[in-house]
Amino acid sequence: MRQDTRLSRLLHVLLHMAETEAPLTSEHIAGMLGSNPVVVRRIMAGLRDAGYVAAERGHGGGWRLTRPTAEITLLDVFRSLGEAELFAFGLSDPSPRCLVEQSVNDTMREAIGTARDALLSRFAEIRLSDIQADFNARRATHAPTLKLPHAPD
Amino acid sequence: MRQDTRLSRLLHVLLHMAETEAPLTSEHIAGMLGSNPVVVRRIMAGLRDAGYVAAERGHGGGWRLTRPTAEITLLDVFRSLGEAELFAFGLSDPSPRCLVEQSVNDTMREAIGTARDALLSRFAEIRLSDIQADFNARRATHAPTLKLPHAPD
DNA sequence: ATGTCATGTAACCGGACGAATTACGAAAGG
DNA sequence: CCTTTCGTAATTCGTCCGGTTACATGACAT
Repeated sequence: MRQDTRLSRLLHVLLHMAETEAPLTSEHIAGMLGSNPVVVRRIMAGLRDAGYVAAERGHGGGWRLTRPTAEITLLDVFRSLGEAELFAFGLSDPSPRCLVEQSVNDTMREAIGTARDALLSRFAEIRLSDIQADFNARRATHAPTLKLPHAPD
Repeated sequence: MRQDTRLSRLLHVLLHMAETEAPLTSEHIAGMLGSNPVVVRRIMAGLRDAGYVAAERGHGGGWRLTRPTAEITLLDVFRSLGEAELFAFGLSDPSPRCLVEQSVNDTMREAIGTARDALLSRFAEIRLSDIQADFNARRATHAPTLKLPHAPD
């Protein structure tokens, strides 16, 4: 599993976790992610330490959300992933002697900082429940014939 | 030289190139970057193909800007670097079967796309000459005692 | 109690990626 | 024609990171 796809994959897992009753084992999650239970535990550790999920051990154990999906934002999940770099590029030397390089840095810092703030505040606005709502709408549209309590004429 | 510092380093090189009369050899640039002339040529190839620099071979050869700094933007340089990924994260599967994952993707696509557009249009606004101007201001402030034609009183 | 299922972590392995290097060719001067 | 410098393909080498192994801890079932 590539590092740069973690956020997206983790959201996927978290939403499935929200949908199911039983806790999900690391084994099971690793299956979904095409990865490995140990790696899953490593990743989930961040979410656990941040208080968004908890694991129970032993028979019938596994991972559960500890909060309603309306109280978890994309920013929360991103942060829990260990504050990975947001951008695929950065400054070479943070405080260079060369005046030319200082100007380059200041210019790039401003541009990157603005973009970073904008993206993170957008992340902060998006709750897992928003994605859930989108998913439910999608399900209603996509598979309306499946297991309907009463078919609408 | 790490890949993610290329943009910043390249800007540095380009500005020095703008400041000097003689063309800069790949050897010389490699020295500035703590890298290797072959690697420099590889990187400069993008700028050359995009028409922002040209190399002359043989004695006294090297790299020159082929346009005034006011006609080169950060976006130009970034693009010439080969359209590297802007963000350090992305979607796992671009078109998944799973409806949950589709919702996750759409949500992230929207957020990333907006951030991407904003950052790239900011890059398009910044010209090398802007950084040069900042640098000149900085030089005037920082080292006012050095090599003044006539000392101000 | 004890066996099994599960997480928790440290330690190690190995593949993949990318920069550095090597090698060789072509062009431009002196 | 020899040196300088770019141009580029091919190869080597280091590093990073996910995968794996190993072992400990805890919880529940019987």
